[in-house]
Amino acid sequence: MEKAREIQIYNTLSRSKEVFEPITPGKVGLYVCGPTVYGDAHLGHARPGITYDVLVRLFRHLGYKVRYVRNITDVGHLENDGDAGEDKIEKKARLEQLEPMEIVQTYTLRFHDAMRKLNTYPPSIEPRASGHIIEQIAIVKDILDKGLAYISNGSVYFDVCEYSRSHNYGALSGRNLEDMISNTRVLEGQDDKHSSADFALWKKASAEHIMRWPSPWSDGFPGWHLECSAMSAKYLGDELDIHGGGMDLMFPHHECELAQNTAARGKGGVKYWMHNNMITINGQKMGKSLGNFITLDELFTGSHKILEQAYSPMTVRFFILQAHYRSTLDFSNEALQAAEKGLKRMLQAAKDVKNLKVAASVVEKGVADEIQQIRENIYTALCDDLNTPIALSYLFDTVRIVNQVKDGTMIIGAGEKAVLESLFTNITDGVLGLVDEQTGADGASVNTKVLDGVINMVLEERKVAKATKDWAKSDKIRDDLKALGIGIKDTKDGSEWTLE
RNA sequence: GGUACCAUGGCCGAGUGGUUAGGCAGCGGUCUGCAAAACCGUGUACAGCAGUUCGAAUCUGCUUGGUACCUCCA
Repeated sequence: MEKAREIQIYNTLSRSKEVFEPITPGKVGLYVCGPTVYGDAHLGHARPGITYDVLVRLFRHLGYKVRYVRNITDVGHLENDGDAGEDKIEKKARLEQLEPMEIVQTYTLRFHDAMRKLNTYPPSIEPRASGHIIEQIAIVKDILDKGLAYISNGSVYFDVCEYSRSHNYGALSGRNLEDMISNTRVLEGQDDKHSSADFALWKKASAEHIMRWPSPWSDGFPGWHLECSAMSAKYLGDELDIHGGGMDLMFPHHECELAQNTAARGKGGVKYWMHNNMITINGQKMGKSLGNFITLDELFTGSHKILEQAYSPMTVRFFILQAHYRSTLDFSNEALQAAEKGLKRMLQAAKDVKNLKVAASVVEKGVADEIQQIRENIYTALCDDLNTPIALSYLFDTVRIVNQVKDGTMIIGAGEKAVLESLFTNITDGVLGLVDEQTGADGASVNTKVLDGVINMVLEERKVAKATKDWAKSDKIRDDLKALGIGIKDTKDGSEWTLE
């Protein structure tokens, strides 16, 4: 475990980087908005999944105890904000003639599967909105008691205008309430609201609405924004360290959450708001509503017409980490292919570092200093608002060093080797979560012991062929192994093989 | 229309008022039976115009182009 370091985080609330100071020393409470489970996870979902995973890994590596809460939205998320807006999950259930909770279960499991493939840690707690109706009703009551909400035709709405008298609605998203009201598009069936800026805390269910719960106001269901206020408070307390999510959730979702927290508890409840940027495709946001998304499954199998090939989960992870989380990242086959090759080189070095030969005698001072400096640069980059692209660029410096030592053009001692090894173990694998998928967390069951023995036998045959300059035989062995997905590289010290 | 943000070499993508980001591709070389890999060398990039400055791709203004949010979205 690395010693504690100062970590800077860009806080959307202040629009600047701030030094992270935990509310409770040594502990981090992190809440991240999870998916609404009415469809397959797409490349866009991988961004927050991986970004906050790296954040969690970094905090843990630096000695913090992290409670990572990421919810599953399984109720309350409507197609639009009008009274006639249909619940996304109910709609999907109707289309597929299934129970809403069958939809929820199906896509929750598929989401888990995709996140596992991307080598993300599961959250410490993964609460569902439908399991926290009581908590949500309690918050509605609280806000009503404070006079910051009103009941209208069985539904309860947050009174944004009243709230704005004493608080700044728009503090997080940087919006101005008057602009919002005058510029809001007119939606159908908003007659129950006093103002277009108001948002639902509780909605009365129409006769055909399946997902409904009793409440003091009507049989109905909670508003979308309410679940995060309820679940973050329940599991992380009235005040939590970090709340993360996609930039597209900043408004209205997080703005409303902030307003709800403030109205109910008298404080915003979140110290640092983090927002990851979007992944774009041809310069445009990738999203369900735009229909231009690629699901993670399609990406992993190559089954989408714009994909030139399949891309492994690790390639996707590396691709995402090569850009800063607050920048947009544009998808292209070329960029993914570049990522695939870069990752391969890095992971090969991660393997090779373990077998480097070290010099017993004194090593040039410069080399040791250089390695120490690279190490320092990597930590500095990661602690500077999670600058993974910079960390990766320094990691590639270590890759070059490993290869030079392997080639014999550089000499290091045992101390230097230990530092290099620790960087690959703790940073490449530990914090960035980049692992060789054959042996990695994915658990692909390759019986390496048996395979190793068999291939070495074959390679011994080839060695004999090479020694007698029987190139035809030696090349045939190499070609046949390649056809089986085993690559051969000849080096000075013999042949190496890898599973491709 | 309102509010933000962005524009970097063939592609992706960092970054800073003056010194090499990095990855991928390309080119030249080393190594090698060949191949692969690796290593070495190699790019005078920062949308345009004007200004501030000893010096700007980095600051300011304008112009152009693009994106996001204001409906649901990671």
